[in-house]
Amino acid sequence: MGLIQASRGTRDILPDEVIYWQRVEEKARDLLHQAGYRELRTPIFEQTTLFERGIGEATDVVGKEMYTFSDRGDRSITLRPEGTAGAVRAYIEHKLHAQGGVQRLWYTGPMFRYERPQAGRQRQFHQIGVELLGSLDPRADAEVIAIAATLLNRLGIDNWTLSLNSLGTAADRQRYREALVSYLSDHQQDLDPDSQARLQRNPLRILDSKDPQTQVIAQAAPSILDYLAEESRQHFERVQQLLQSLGIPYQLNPCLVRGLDYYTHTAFEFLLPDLGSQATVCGGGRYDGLVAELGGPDTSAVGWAIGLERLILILQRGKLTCTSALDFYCVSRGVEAEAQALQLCHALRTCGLSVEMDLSGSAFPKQLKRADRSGALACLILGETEGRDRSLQLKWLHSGEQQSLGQQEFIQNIDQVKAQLGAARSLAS
RNA sequence: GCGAGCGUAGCCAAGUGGUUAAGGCAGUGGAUUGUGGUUCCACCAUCGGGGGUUCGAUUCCCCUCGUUCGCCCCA
Repeated sequence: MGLIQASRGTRDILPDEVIYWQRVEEKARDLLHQAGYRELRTPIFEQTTLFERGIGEATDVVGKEMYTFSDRGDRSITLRPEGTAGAVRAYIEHKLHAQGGVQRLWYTGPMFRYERPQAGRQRQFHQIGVELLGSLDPRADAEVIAIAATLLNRLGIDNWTLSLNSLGTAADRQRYREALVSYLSDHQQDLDPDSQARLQRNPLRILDSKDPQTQVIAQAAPSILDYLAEESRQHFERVQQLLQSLGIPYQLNPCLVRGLDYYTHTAFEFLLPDLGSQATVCGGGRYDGLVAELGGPDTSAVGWAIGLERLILILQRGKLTCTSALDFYCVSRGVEAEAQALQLCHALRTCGLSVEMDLSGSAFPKQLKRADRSGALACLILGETEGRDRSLQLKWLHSGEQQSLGQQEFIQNIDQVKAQLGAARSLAS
């Protein structure tokens, strides 16, 4: 194509789809507000070192997926691949911890990872995330998980599954890692090539390999849950009890490993069927070391991020229809009437009503047809006669009933009209 | 980054190495120069882009771009 297209892995979200995005954003905003979370907006790019230190140099995200470039001042800049590092940076930079107690934050916006695009995976993708900073309490883990579950439910998605694991502390993981490497080394020749390569570099990742034979070996591997120190074990037990008390079903998955280094203790994923390889719609966990790692005070935290593209893919399959009908569609013909129509539309908007004005100047049958297709509840008709005596025809598009009114009278009795609109709207839905 | 499939109008979609590339939906104009949702008529594509093979390619080959599926990884 000679035409310029959107870059690979990016896409336009057109008005028909934006309805779904707005629905999700609205539900999320309401719910997070109810739970005491406050929105945080951080820059879309950050210094590269933030992600290198925060996410971990050895991770795939940092190693091969970042959009990194030098700006004109020779600073190394990276388009954020996830939201937590920036949120924590802001938390530290603005000393939000000094406000005492717990900070509940949420964010939404685009993230960037240089990957091979697939359905549900873009290079520019969007997340909504929450971060609960300043609490080690297992109730914090349960709270954020419950919020994610509630959000999915409120969006009409109830076929999710929650996969849960504990990664313990760094010390727990170190002990486990040694045991795991020892076990896997005995089966080295039976592992798939990818997993063999990861044996020293990132053995935990071998656990969630999709290779059938490797999976068999992984099933029989020692479980991290048996390597948790007493405190870690108690924390995880408590989280599970709390989830049960909230009636949130989950499945323990000792093979669940998250791809970012900062996770500790609780790790979880919400999975949706029918998303193919991109089944994870929400991932998160506890990250007790990250704030200190980035130079802040020792602070416990837990959070998650939802992938909006994946979520909306499912919502669209469910054929949820969101309609926001216009109140009026205004058609007019003739110089006088056309000018008056413009004024009338303006006045109606001032009254809080929604109006779309036909600009075509074409014959009334055409304009009426467009009025019908616009989905408006009523049509305002101003022809040459109405232009002369400053009147209008108010036509209800469902019933076809039509009345003649003075323009002044119409605006002055707008409350009556609003009541009629309300009635028409409930009839239409 | 690796492997495989696909790419005909805004959308869905038939089709062929050879004079005018089906059809449907949507859109635009008209039948209907002051009244919509029905109906009828008309219009609406050089077959993703570039190169090659050929007398001739939308059809065959190569490259490229995009997309889909799997791997990797993740939301």
